[in-house]
Parts: sequence; C-alpha cells; structure tokens
Amino acid sequence: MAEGKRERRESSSEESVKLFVGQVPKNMTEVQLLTMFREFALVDEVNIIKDKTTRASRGCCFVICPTREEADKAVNACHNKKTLSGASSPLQVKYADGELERLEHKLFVGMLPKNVSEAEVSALFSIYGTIKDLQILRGSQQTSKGCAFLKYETKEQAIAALDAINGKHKMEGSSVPLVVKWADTEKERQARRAQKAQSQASNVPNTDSQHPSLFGALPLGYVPPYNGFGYQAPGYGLMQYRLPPMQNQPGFHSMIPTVNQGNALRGIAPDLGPSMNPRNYAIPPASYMGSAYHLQHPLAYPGGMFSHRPLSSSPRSVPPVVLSSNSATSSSTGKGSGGQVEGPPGANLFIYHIPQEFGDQELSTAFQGFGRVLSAKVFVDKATGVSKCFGFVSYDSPEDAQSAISVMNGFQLGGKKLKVQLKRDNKQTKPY
DNA sequence: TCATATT
Repeated sequence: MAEGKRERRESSSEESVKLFVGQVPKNMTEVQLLTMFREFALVDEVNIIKDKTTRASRGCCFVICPTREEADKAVNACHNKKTLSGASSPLQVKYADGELERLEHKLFVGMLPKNVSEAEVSALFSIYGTIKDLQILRGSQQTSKGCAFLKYETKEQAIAALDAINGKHKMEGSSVPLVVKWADTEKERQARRAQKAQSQASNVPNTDSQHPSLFGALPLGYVPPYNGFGYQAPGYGLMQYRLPPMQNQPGFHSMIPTVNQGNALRGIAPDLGPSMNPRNYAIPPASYMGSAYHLQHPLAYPGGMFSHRPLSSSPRSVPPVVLSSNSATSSSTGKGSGGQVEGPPGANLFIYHIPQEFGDQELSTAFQGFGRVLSAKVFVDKATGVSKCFGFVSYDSPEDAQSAISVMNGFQLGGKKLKVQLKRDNKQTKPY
C-alpha cells in the first residue's frame, strides 16, 4: 500500500464524520432516517446499508455529519436512547469503523535507536506540530522495540512530519533514517492477523485430531441425507466415494460405523493424508451395526435416493449426527450473502452449549439429519472470533425442528448438554 | 442464553 495517503470519500469533506447506526428497522427509508436524526444534529446524508445482491436493508445505516461536534450530538441523543418501531433493541449509534482512527492522525515511527527516549522523539516531531500522544513500544523489560506511535493534532501536521522525516532524518548515532508512515488501521491489523492465522492453519492441514473428545461423545448415528460418504466396515479398510462435482459437496466423506469404534477414528483420519483428509464424519447408531450396514451402501446424493432416516423403523435408532471439520466447503445452508435465512414460525431453533470449536458448518451438519437446514449460525465474539457457544438453526418445516429438539435437546456433546429450543420470536408483536 | 449489521 502506498504510504502517506489515504483513501477519501468524494462526497464528504475532511472534517465530516461518519456514524454507524444499528437496530434500524429494515423497512425505514433514508429520508425517514434523515428526518429523525436531524431532530438532534446536523446531518448531511443517510445511507442505508443494503445487501449486495438483494438490495434489502441490512438493518443498519451510515449517517454523515458535517463535524465531529454534530456527530457527537447525534450519538449522545440517540445511542441506546430510543427504540424504533419494529426493532428489538435501542438504536446503536457510534463512529463508523475507522472514523476515530481517521481523526487521530496517527503515525508509526520506525527505525528508532533503541536507547532513544520519548523526550527526544517528541523534540523532533514537535517541529511539525502539536503532539497529542506519543508512545515508544517497549518489551517486558522496558526495552525499546525501536518504534513508536504518535498522534498529531491535525492531519496537516502529520503530513508535514511524514514528508520531512520519513526516509530522510537520521537520529543521532543512527546510520539509518527513520521510517514514518500512517499507522495501520484496525481493519488492516485484522486483515493481517487473519492472514497470519490462515497461513498457520494451512501448515497444519489435518485438524481432525483436535476434536478427539467430541468424537467419543457424538450421538449415535447416522447417514447424512444430502451427503455422500465413505464407509468403513469394521475391520475393513476405509473406502471413500467422491461425489459428482455438481453436487456442491465436500470432496470426501468418511463414515465410521459404531460408537465403540469411535476411537478408531483417531487412528484412521490422519492416514488419509493432508490433501485428502475427510470433511465429514458420520457415526451411525449402534442399531445400525450388525445390520445391513455392514454391507456397502449406495451413495447418497442431494435430493437423491437415500432417505435421511433410513432406519427410523428401529425404535432404538438414534438420530443423525455428523461431525464436520470442514472449513472451506460451500454448502447448501443459507449463508454467503450475509443475512440469515429464517424458516417459517416454529421451524427455527435456538441452541445453547454448542461446543466451542463448532462453526456454522459443523452446526449445520450436526442438525441436518432432521430436515433441510436453511441456515445455521454460531455466534462468535466480534473481536476474538471465539464462539459464544450459542446459535441458530432453521429448517423449512416445524416438524423437522420438533424432531431435532426431541433428539438433540439434552444431548451431551463435548462435555456439555446441548440445549435445543424453539427460537424466541421477537418479531410479530401484535399491538392492538 | 435468542440474529451485532460497517455500502
């Protein structure tokens, strides 16, 4: 990225401030919102944030105020102060991502001599403007890391310092010039972190063994209705089947019969090799054993021949559950374009005590044996990306949801018992 | 412990 310059919106001047507003009813218009916010502050513009493809409101908007003072007025008057009709909680009004940073005029200074003090850095940079904040990064023993962050009062000051010092000014006793650049934004840092995590993850291709405790605890059972599978008969080698590419499926699946052999999984999975590790594990109910399931199965295709409750005639048969360690598979569950697909009333589940390591895909897979999963969402902490251990699963029919509840509620998975209930419906409140 | 969403 080029240093020393930042992208800027055409439509708003340097001092205007963008606010992000959440809890906006999806049926409100920009004009309505503009009118409302203008009761509290000067507002230049309101932009509803819409789904890229459907153009439907995503329930939030941006508000552009001409100055920081006006923006603060809007925040103070509205944030958590009023709930718009149709919203489930009060308006959230805050500086949009990056706005505060943009107003900070924050620079990164590199190639500082290790022994340089704050005072010395300050003396140099004060030539170009008023320093609002300065910190040299230090390690555990207070040893300098040779770089610093510095905030100026105005952007012009920061630019002046950047132009004058970057690559040009050598501090006393140093043979290399200082590096001065705009500090990374939070977004840039996130992207960097994500990239690092990504590259680290790809160095450890087989993550299946990271969930050994889950395998042992899996509910008995199952044949995935929309997935093909490989099958390992007891004592036989692992066989795999590849699905037709058009089926939008993970490339490989393995199905490991019986719970008692669950620990065999740990021995089997790694043998598949890094480029061929299985995506889904299905563990069929004990009642499947000793039955026709010792024979080779036909492949299951989406919408295909394989009933998703093939042995429901057996009273002791336990529900379908599949564990998936998939990370990169597209799926039939509703996601991808952002918003969650919700099913009809009574077909949406709230699930608590989801194992920490479950993501959307694992949740979807674990619940897909009861019906067509329209969407599955595990909630994660915005900052850390860590699962909050609760989420939602939507089916297209209430009956599917009920059968998922009857089987999965109370089911022990990963140390805790799942809590599976109908999702609360905050929506259709009927005031007379 | 019930949808927090950044054009």
